[in-house]
Amino acid sequence: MKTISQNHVTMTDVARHLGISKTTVSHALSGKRPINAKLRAEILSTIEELGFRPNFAARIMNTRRTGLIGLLVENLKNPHTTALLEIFSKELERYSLQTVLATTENMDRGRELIAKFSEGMVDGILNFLPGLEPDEAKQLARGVPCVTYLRHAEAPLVLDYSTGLLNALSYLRELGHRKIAFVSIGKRAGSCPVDPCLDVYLQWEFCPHDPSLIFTLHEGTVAGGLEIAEAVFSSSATAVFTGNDAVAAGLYHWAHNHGIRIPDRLSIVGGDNTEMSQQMFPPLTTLDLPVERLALHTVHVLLAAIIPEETLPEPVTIIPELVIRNSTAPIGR
Amino acid sequence: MKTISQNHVTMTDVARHLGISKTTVSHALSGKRPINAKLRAEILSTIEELGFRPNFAARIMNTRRTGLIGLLVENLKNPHTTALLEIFSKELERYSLQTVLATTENMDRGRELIAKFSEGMVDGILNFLPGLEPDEAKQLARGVPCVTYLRHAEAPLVLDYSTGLLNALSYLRELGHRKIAFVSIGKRAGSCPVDPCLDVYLQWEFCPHDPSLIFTLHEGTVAGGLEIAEAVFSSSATAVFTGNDAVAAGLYHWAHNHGIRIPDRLSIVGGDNTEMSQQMFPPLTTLDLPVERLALHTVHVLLAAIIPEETLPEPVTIIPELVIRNSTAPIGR
DNA sequence: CTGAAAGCGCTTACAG
DNA sequence: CTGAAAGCGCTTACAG
Repeated sequence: MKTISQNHVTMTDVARHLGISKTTVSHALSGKRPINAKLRAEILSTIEELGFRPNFAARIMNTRRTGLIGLLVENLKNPHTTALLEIFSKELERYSLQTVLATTENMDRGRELIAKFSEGMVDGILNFLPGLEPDEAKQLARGVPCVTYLRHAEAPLVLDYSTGLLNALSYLRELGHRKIAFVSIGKRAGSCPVDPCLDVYLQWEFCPHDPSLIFTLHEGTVAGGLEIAEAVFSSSATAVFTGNDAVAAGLYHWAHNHGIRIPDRLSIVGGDNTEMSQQMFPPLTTLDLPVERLALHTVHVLLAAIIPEETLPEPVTIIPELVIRNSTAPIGR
Repeated sequence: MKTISQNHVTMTDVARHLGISKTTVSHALSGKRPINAKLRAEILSTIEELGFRPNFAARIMNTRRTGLIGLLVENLKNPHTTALLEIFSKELERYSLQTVLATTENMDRGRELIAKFSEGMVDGILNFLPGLEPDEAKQLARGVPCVTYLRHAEAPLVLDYSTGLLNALSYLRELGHRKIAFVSIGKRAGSCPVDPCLDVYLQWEFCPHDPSLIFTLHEGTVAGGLEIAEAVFSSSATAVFTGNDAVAAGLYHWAHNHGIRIPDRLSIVGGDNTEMSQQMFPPLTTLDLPVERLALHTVHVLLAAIIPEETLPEPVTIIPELVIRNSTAPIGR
């Protein structure tokens, strides 16, 4: 009598139980060739009876498809990231694909993870690591389709933040503002990368070119906004572009604490139209980042590389739209 | 001449290249038995040279370990969920485990996903679906370790929200409040489940027992808070327990819009000490949910079932602590 | 310290 | 419509 360590029921057990071949059992399950209806029913009920479950490892060994997509992100602290993640996950689920999530702030670990993913663990890779270039990511992926967010070469997704920023600045100017401050977020905080934004500001035809109106922040967080709030409010600025909503929230917080009403002394423009921007008081004028469009385009570029029937989306340029709410007002209101 | 569709380099290729057995190559890689140092070096350099990568499918087929943990959540809209997710992911990464994320709001799909996970795709499952009971989840997992958040039987993690709530209510009473309103969140919004909280409130020895002080909400969101704000502010309440921070934010918003300063007419207590609670003005008095402790306990219960050396954590009861900030004040201040 | 060979549990040409 | 058998690329007793 054998000791049975694991009660694995295999396809062979099912076949033997019915006195048929496992070829037939396999085909009954996959539907890849016609099976006598009655036999098929018997197979299905035997599977039920014996509690057979097809083995993942054996299946992927043959099909070379795991139904898994690797997702590489720095962390989940940024609401933009989790919003993207949710949309991906939902969209991939429509294709019966699951997401393998890896978080790392270490680029070398990021490289290792791509290598690990591409040993056959996943069918495709989505790279969100800002420190890992598309070319290198692709090379590490060794033939496994790999798409880098906002920087992939196929059907490029261009986020033209600059034009959005210019629109915001023009709007402030139309309201009469001439002293428009700018918050430069050094470490790229969700929306505005490294800082091309600052260049756009500096090259704007009406740029005040006053160094005391430029505020630099390492992290685009509420705490960051609080840090510079006093300086911003005591500067000569009548309006400010904050780079993102969290920084704007920091300014709000400081203002409320000091009995300053927005936009009385300062008009404020946020940067990514996060959910919080509507909850703030007054509701924040900000640039809208269409997260869903961004996410769907990216995931479909990947899907096109994985699923033969899927077609590559059209290349697209997205200009963040200015959402005017109540944190901005004509000067001297 | 053969057409090579995939340039798969296998362990056999490496062995043949050196005229040795793949047994040795395998052991050189796994370290499971001593290899001549010089030979080992040659193997490693040949692997490098040929670009060999061990095949995931073949490995897990033998070892029956995938290094993957299945994670089942409803969605990623709740900051509590994403905070948990991030801590899990970080902790599992320490054990070289990756997370397979599945989001579904459909319980039947949730059941299917557990079944799919347990076909050998993952080494363990974390269930966060409120609609899927631990017993059923475990049964579906068929021997694959499966831990259900806040409801697992091994080393139970008890979140005693009731005591936290009582502490909050007592604190308000000490401030002199007698008319304390209560927001009951029907659909369980992140923190306060189905609504045992309402029972706690109703059974509190100083409960005002005034139906006009109980407000019911389907969703514990900012919008929900806004919905009931007018009613809350025009009730006889001098203080309110909102169930969660988002609802409190809704009340804030309405108050600001109507020129009402908090806590002048109404003291407000939130419910989960989310990041936003500190950003609000005035900073919100709330109950703290120690997300990291909750997450680590849960993940270690799972790890104990997967890794023989890991020990089960001690059972623990967590009482959310009252964090007193500036949204509460003595009555008649 | 090393190797030959069985085996993991499926899928899929090939043959009928 | 069905089956016998090869093979996916490793790991791991077993033997030396």
